[in-house]
Amino acid sequence: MTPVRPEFLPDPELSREEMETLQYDVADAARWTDDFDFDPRDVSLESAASLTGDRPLVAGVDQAFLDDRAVSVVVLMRGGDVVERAHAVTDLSIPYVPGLLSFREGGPIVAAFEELSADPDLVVFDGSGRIHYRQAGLATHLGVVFDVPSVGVAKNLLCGRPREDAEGRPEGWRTDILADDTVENAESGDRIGHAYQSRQYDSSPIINPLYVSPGHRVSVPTATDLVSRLCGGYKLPEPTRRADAYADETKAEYA
DNA sequence: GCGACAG
DNA sequence: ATCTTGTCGC
Repeated sequence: MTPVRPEFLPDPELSREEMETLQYDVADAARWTDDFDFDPRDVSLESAASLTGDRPLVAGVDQAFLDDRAVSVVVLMRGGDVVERAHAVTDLSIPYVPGLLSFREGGPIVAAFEELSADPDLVVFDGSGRIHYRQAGLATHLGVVFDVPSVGVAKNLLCGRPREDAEGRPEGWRTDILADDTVENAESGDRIGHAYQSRQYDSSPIINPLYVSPGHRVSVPTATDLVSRLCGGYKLPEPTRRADAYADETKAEYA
């Protein structure tokens, strides 16, 4: 249902050099300023009954794998309610290569979106956005392909360096992720994302932070604000958790 | 040559 | 990402 910009589709048949060239183009097409219709304050997990206005549709995207096939899923949420789920099972053509993830998983994700009947106002991806060697991670690449506001939420840092050590910080704490010399199209020191402590217990099991970065049409601070509004008692944002569970149950049916 | 490296 | 049992704690 969601229209696609064909010139940006991540074609896994491209050579590595062509992939990197496309990523530069994607980064040039990406907008890292707030450009969306909804009010960020309307993004929440509250139940529909207690709310007045129209809540934005937020999509969570995740994948699971079977041999050489990907199970890609999209879960649409409005407030705390799941309003639609869609999935696609696709053959994988290339292996995982750090920095080129969107060329492996992009096609399968596009296939899952084609099964969706509604268009999301915001998409939360499992992986990096601007925190990427060419500032064109999965969240940025697919955000540009769909021209939809998007954020990337990663459990591990791909590149860049935290302004401060994030180890064992309290819940709600955040620090900038600054571009280092591995980010080819940024000035060293540019702010490209946040390390965000979405969950922390009082004692020992120290939880690692999330690495949040803009995908498309969202700024660095807003990306983290939105993610914070989508985290309800768990480390990962709720749309991501729902997508995670749906991917697991779908995978079980195809195994 | 060595280390780093989303999912 | 994936392969996997039990275990500690609220």
